[in-house]
Amino acid sequence: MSEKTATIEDVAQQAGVSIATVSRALHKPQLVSQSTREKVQHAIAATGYTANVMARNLRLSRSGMILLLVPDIGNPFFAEILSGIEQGASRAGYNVLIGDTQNDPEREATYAAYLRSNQADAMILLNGHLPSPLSEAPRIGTPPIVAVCERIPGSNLPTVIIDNQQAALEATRHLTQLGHARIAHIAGPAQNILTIDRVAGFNEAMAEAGLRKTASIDYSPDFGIEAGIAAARRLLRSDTPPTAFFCASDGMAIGAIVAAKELGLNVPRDISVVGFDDIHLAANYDPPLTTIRQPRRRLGEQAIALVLERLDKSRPAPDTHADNNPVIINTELIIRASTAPCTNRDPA
Amino acid sequence: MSEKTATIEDVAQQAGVSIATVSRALHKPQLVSQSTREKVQHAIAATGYTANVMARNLRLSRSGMILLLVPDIGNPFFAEILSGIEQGASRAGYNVLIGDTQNDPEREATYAAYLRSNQADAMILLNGHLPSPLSEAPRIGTPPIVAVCERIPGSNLPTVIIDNQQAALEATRHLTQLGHARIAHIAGPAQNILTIDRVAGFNEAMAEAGLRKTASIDYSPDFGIEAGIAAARRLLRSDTPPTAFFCASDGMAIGAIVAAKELGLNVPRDISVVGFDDIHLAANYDPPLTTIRQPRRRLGEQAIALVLERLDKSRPAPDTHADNNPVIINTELIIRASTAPCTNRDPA
DNA sequence: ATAAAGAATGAAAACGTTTACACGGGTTGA
DNA sequence: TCAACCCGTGTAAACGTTTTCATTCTTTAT
Repeated sequence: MSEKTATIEDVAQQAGVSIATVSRALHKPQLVSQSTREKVQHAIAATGYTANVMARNLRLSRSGMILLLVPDIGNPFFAEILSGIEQGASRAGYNVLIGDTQNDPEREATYAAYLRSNQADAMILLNGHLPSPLSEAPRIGTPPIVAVCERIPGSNLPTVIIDNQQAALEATRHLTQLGHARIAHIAGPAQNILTIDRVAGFNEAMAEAGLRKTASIDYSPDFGIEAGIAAARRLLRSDTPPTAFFCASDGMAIGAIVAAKELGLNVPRDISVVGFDDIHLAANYDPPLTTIRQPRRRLGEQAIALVLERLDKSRPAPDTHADNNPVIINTELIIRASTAPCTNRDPA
Repeated sequence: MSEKTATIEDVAQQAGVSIATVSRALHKPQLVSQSTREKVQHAIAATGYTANVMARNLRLSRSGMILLLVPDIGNPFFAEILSGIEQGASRAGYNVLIGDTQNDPEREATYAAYLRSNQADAMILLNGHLPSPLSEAPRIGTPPIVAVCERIPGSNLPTVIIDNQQAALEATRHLTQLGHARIAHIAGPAQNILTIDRVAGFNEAMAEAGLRKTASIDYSPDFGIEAGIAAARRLLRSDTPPTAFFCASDGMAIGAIVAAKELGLNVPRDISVVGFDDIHLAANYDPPLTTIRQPRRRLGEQAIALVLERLDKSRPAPDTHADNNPVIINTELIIRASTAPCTNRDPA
């Protein structure tokens, strides 16, 4: 129909009213009379008008965009969290811009600048640390920032996480209750907060069962399959190899099983393996993985809820759920076929 | 420092020049004298100025955003494609907005509206079909739209894909060369374009080997693990079960293996399985999967390249690589341990 | 010495909205 | 009858940029 896309002015002209009236008809319908409202509707239909979101946002000085910092979008673990976030956001009229940082501080800084340049109204951190340019100026009046999955100690950010220590405790306890004594924890990067919490839970369970002496912990550079393979190889080479692994991710558990099979071991007969996360594949691996289920979608939903709460200017900003008092989502131990009672009584 | 974030006006005042000069100093440095350029630099540093991207985009009537429609962001297959796209886009100063459509036409329409409302400068379709509101008005002057992975017949969109038929041909030929005769193709949804092309390649290879009679095809509602399990169960229940599966995805291949193991069959001794995609896990499944590798990152890179080419107003818009003459990315047959020579000579 | 050209800058318009304010006309209450 | 009020609408100012055009000053060529 039109050469250029129609603007509010075209609609106004077509309807024989002012642009102010058109705007009001769209956003404050109760302020405009029934008859003009209809005229505007028709004019909009006739011109095929779609509001220019950029102009609107400029005027309102908002962007309608929520920035999501993820360390690696390729990790399927994040997908469902994203999905939960995206759903909540779009219901509230926000878009989600995903920033894949690859743990590169420079990329993090680039994205963090979006907050300053009004390209994003809020930020959700899935990557476990504040981009460095922000760490200095966490002032009041800054756009909302929320941390998910990994709490950021000292940041005072609203946070939603699972209780990693408790989950690790339950996972390990499952193994001790099956009679395992020599249990190894295949852990993530040593300085990672998830690692620290899960190691604590592991240690707690081992202490509880009086097994401090036969516990071992092996740290890895990341949570991937290859890391799990390498760790398991190291551990199984020992004189007194473990009879069970508690792995910090399902990927690592899969790696551990690969390594065990390499050595001709049968899982779970010769060695039990517990994973973490309950990724989609866990139920269909061979053997199906005993693991800790993280309600990922719920994590995302809670995170976006905290953001929206803080974005809503009408309400007084709640100042709760800081990292020392986070929203905690419950996990669940899913028992499948990768764990079994310990048969290998200590030969010593 | 400042109450509100600094604007270009603050910088101008601080530097004792006009806002025009500040803008020029930033974007056309050769037009402004050395001395003022420095004054502006200092003023920017002093005020902590960051340009308001929305205002800039409004003035330039662009959004700096490239919209990506994916059917399901949870599918790890897409992740690396996204990553390739994102990288190329950000190098050219564009952001990537991911629209997870879940194959919901309504969501597709919502996102497609972004093009009209200037919220996105271009669109990349990973979901295999044009959002309905666009199918009617594919006029000249419309923002660039590019299809990846799934060509959209008749759309005349620039397209980058793999040669699905050729890839399926090679995969199937691998099986016939191993001596398999009763080969079943576990295919995706019947109307899906990928399915159609791969089925064609499968049929071609079977015909080539004179095996039309012992070929069978089983369609599924999607490409997931569960679909693979169900299909394999159906096929293995036959009086003359296949000795090999060619699956339309690695997920389905995993499902097929799960089903085979259920029946006490050994892969590859009793039955060979070929997958498609070479997802990360393929190499670490038990057994490691023989599969078709799709260079996913390259697909993404090519797609964004086509987009940027068309976004560059300085060049005459190339009108090539339409869906009937697409950019084709080469695949590769990766032979691992899920396939072996056929031992089960036809008892008939 | 003067015209022409060039270099550096500023004033102001434009991008497409939303909204504070002003205004006119109709209703209400005294 | 007149003041007070409300309802519906229009005018114009913002939001923060980029860029055209005009202006001033300097340089160069004749």
